[in-house]
Amino acid sequence: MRRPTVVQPMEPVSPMRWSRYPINTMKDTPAEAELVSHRLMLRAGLIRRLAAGIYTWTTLGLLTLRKVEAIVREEMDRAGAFEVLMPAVQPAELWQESGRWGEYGPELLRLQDRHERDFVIGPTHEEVITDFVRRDLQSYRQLPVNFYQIQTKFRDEIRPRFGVMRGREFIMKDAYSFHLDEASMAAGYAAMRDAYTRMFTRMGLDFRAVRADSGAIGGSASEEFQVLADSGEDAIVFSDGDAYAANLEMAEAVAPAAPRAAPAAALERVATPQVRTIAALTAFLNVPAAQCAKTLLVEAADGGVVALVLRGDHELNAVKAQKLAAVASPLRLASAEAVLAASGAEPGFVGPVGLKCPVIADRSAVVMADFTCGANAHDTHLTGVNWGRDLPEPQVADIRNVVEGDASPTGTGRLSIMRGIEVGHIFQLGRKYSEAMNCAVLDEAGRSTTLLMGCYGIGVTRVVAAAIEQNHDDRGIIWPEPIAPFQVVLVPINPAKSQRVRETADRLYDEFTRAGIEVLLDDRDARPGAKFAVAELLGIPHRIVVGDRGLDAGKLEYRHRRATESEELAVDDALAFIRSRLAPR
RNA sequence: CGGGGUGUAGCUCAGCCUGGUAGAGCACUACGUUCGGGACGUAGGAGUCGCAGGUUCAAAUCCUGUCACCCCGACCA
Repeated sequence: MRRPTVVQPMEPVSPMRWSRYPINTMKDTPAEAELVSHRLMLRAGLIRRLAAGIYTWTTLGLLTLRKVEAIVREEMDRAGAFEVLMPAVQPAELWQESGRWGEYGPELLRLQDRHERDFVIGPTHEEVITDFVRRDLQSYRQLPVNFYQIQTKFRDEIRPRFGVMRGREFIMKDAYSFHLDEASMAAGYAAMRDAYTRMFTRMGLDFRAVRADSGAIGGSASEEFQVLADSGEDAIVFSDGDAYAANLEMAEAVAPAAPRAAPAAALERVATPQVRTIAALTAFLNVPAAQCAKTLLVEAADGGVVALVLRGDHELNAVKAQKLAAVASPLRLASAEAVLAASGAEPGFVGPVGLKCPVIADRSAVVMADFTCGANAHDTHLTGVNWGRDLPEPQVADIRNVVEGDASPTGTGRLSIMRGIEVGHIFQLGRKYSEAMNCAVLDEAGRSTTLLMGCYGIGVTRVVAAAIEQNHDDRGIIWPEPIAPFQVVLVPINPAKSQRVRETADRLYDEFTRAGIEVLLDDRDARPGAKFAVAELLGIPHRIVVGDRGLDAGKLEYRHRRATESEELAVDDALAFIRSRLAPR
């Protein structure tokens, strides 16, 4: 028996016979891939890299990508949003009008046309949609309205990495809603929150909605949808006492319950040669880090410097710090020269005592008593320092990252920290863009009213990577069924040798296909082990093996991708059996 | 952008130190043997050694420059 010969072009072929389907898997992992999802996407042949952060989606990869898109589209439509498709290339004028031409920075890919007119490749579409709406909507009667698109974006990331997880070119679903008043904006936001919850639930992902910083996009209320995965780039914070969940950037660190103790020690100067870090200090003086003050000098909004004081075992939260009026945004550490000028010492020996600049202490730092800190002199620290006695009471703010075990800001429970992958982000934007771009309609009373906006993003390509990050084992991908490229893989054993096997597999394939089940028939003349290994790499949820061994008893073998054992089923029951195992769609 | 590293066949890499015929495994093609967990044999196709300059009788190898990519830190769907 020969291998399946190449089918002539005129001959109708069924698209899902493996021998005719473009699947290209790899045994070796390309050296560039660090993250599991990136490795598996390359090995399974879902994506191929063209340049840094720029990928081709293969036929196989597209099957999953399109399924994710379809779920997103269905839920957006269900929520009453209307699909549009905006240009990827946008004129600079719109960005100048909104002010972001100057604000956005190098992440915005700018280009010129032949007439030397400036354009950008859209990293997001607030400007374009606002322009569209201000031209097309004239009456409050047309509100509220929500437009969305599923489209390719480009962000010239500082460091693209992890394959499609943090690519420069990526597919995003972005939606923008327009409202006459706050209540309507809040309702539109809530509707999107529900839609997102439905989508990610349908996709079979373990995710959480968490409070977030609204960052560069601007606006007020904002939540991120985070897929839980140890490899996630974001730290997310949960309370064990209630539903509180927030991005670490946003999670409030509450003031300690216990008041500051009365001073018990005298202020002393101690020589601490070469002791520049909290770790070195705790070792050298044998004091706990929580008893030390960490003083960071950062650039001030007025051009000078500001001292930020934290407990030695805590970390500065840059997002919180740069929101303080006195602190320059974005946050930058003061230069070594500026540190010397303000403190009289080099970094490592700075402390809040006698500093010639404003001092802002964290809520946890201000309740310390008898603490240790830099003396603002070379190779010297102070011990037994007390606020109020040895230095003025500082301004107090929440400027640190919460840590595991902190009290929840809601007052109930303790905080724990997990890792997440941000796959969605929803914002109430308010009038940031509509005001800058004069997007208004006439209200009931005939008054011109600037619209309120919400915007809602989903990283469609990132969702695929996140799903793999959360669903894999050492053999490969384990797709959640709703986004699997195929629901079923049919594996005939030695079909070239057994006509019975071949015919049974063909018949099941036709039967399943007619029933609307997405089935891939592995009709290659490969060894069984190779077929199993590749099917597992691809992560197809349901596998049916057709072999002479089973057919002698009229049986097939079924195995779910997550199962470790196969089960038998009668050939004649195959369709009914598979239907019973498929998730309702 | 700062720090570290890598560019040799589609993929993983050896060769470079010590200059002299460009290699292995996987993948691919043909044939044969094999056939329930990524088989084996034989034969074959496939590489401007990232690019440019220099040194040299001779450069994948040494030197200079340049580009690309990867990893670690500040941004985001």
